[in-house]
Amino acid sequence: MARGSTRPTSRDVAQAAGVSQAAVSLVLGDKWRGRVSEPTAQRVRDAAHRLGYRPNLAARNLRLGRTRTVLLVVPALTTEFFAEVYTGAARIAAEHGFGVVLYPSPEGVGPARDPFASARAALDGVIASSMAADALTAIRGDQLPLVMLDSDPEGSLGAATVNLDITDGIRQVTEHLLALGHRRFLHLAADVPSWTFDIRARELAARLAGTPGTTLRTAHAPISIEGAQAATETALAAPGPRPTALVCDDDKLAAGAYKAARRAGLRVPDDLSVTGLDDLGLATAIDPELTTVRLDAELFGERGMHALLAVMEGQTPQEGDIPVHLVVRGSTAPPPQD
Amino acid sequence: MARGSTRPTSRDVAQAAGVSQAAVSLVLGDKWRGRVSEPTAQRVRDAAHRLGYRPNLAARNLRLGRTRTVLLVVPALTTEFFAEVYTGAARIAAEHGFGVVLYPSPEGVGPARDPFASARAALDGVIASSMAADALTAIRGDQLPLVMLDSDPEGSLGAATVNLDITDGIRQVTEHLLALGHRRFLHLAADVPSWTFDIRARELAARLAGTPGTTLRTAHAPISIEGAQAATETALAAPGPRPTALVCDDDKLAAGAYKAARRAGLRVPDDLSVTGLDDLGLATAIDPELTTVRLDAELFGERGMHALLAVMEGQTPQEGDIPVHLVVRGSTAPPPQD
DNA sequence: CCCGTGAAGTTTTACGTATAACGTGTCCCG
DNA sequence: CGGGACACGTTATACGTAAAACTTCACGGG
Repeated sequence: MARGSTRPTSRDVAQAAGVSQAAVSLVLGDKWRGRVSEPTAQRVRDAAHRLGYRPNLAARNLRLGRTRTVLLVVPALTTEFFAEVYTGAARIAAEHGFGVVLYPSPEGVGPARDPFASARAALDGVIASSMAADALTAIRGDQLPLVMLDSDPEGSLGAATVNLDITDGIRQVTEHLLALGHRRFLHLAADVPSWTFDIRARELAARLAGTPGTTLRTAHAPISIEGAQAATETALAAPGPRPTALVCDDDKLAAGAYKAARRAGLRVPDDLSVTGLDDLGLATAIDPELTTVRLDAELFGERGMHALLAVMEGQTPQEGDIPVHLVVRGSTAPPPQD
Repeated sequence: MARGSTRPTSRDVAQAAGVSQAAVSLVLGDKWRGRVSEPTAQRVRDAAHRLGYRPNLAARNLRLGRTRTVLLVVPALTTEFFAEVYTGAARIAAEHGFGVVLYPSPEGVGPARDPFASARAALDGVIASSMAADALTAIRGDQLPLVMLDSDPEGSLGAATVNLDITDGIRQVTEHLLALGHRRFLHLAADVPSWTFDIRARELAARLAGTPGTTLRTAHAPISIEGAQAATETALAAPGPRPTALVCDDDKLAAGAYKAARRAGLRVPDDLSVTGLDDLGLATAIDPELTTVRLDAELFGERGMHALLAVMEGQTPQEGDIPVHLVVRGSTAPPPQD
């Protein structure tokens, strides 16, 4: 307890153990194979424990020139999806002695010019969702190792990418609905400028274009229950034959669509089949339970972290999209007979 | 661009501007009132900008002995509630030049003994939810300024607390249901050892004990839709007169209860009134929309951060619980006539 | 007997920053 | 005309750690 209230330093430990500060560093850093005798090492460990010594991270980071800390930039935490991504990334990071700091949606937090003013920790690398791509330029300027999640492989300027196989997910949804007999589709699209949403529209359109006798209309909505409800209501009120299958970009949109359908006097799935994408907890909370595409968010985070570790080592990360799979529940059924 | 690939330091900037490193520090630190001439200051700023200089946080933290970074410990991010708490805390923090680092649920992340191994950043203070109280002892050992969220004012060992007025929330729920005519209550309690859940049970029991002719039963469930569904199903299948009002500790529990009611052939709210607590997005996604208690999570985070700032200044934080209010939606109605 | 070798440490240095302490020159006032 | 006072800087130092470079001693082989 050297003096006063300041935390003990390695020098205090050294003094208490009767050795030099260097010896403390060696012992506690586990670098003492043939440098320090076992009894002395034990004395050091005892003293450190007795004083409640905790190394000063700032000093260590300064000395080592790295922080073993990585930033995860996500669009927002209003969905559990990115919470799971975090969990997966943090697990892998911890296995490699790294920590993960979360940087959620910049809306209203910190000065817009420098989104990292609030992420004060110095960083060794960044994992960023493409849905928060506006922060990307600032990161590139820092020359930090970067991995993008769900980003256009062409457009990410050489940064490594880890993607979910959303294209295949939409294909599975479409096949499922076509097999049930649906022909008139409505796509409820997220009103968010992001590659990961663009490919949904692209794949759905491509698949239906290859199937004669099908029609596809599109409605756009912000990712919120109210927004989705409003957009679906106007889309369903449009003239012409009513769609029988509603493909939503996201589970939350589907939840809003349920409400619109109910208000329009339509029953899910008898009058209208609805599909989502994500498989959040929400999917089984609503009635009927939602047919959706399960994304393994935790694995997504793990793969993202693995990729970043590879980039930081100067290696090339593993290739290949993460598979997804359709979960059929009660919100899809054959279309009503006209 | 001193040499190679290392980031420019303040010394590089000094050299480029033709001044000493100290001058750079003064100018960039805005401490140069009468110490450096305006033209020189401008030269320094230009050089810094030209080289893309960014101060080394580790060195600054070491020098200043503080990090302007605060930790927010939350039980998990599987609910948007704590995401909003974060948003509020981060806003206030940013206004005071602080950053907030999130530390979600330790489940499976990092060694259990030291929950902060993965929060590598050095910290100036901690805001912790009582739902993650197991981490509390480790924090106290570090002598860090600490603010507890929703914690027993008696039992938090002198740490400052910021609480939502849950007691009043439960009172409002109970009054509402009593006014509708309900007499047989079932309490679906979260199976989580935390003061914030204890007081729900306490207040509900106290209020009903003061009202003759009422009965109260209790079921416990983990906070998940499946868990709540299972617990509610067994509780509803119990012998004796069926409860007409189901008070849930949490919106997610209510969503599970909906499913149990439906499976038991009961309609909400005609046969069974259900209430929640939180007012998450989930509350309006389910049908009928949930009568619940709205908690202002963002304000909660703001107040938590304000309290922590006060504690760090050695002051006493503002007293007083945060008000909450009942939101009446479609899940409550008068009890069925026997 | 002498030198090499290995164990068991210690001394020293550097990381990049903020700031206290210390020069300069110039001007103004008594 | 001498010496503060002020403007404009610079030099030096400390923060706590990790690790390279150095010291000391004992021992064993040729």
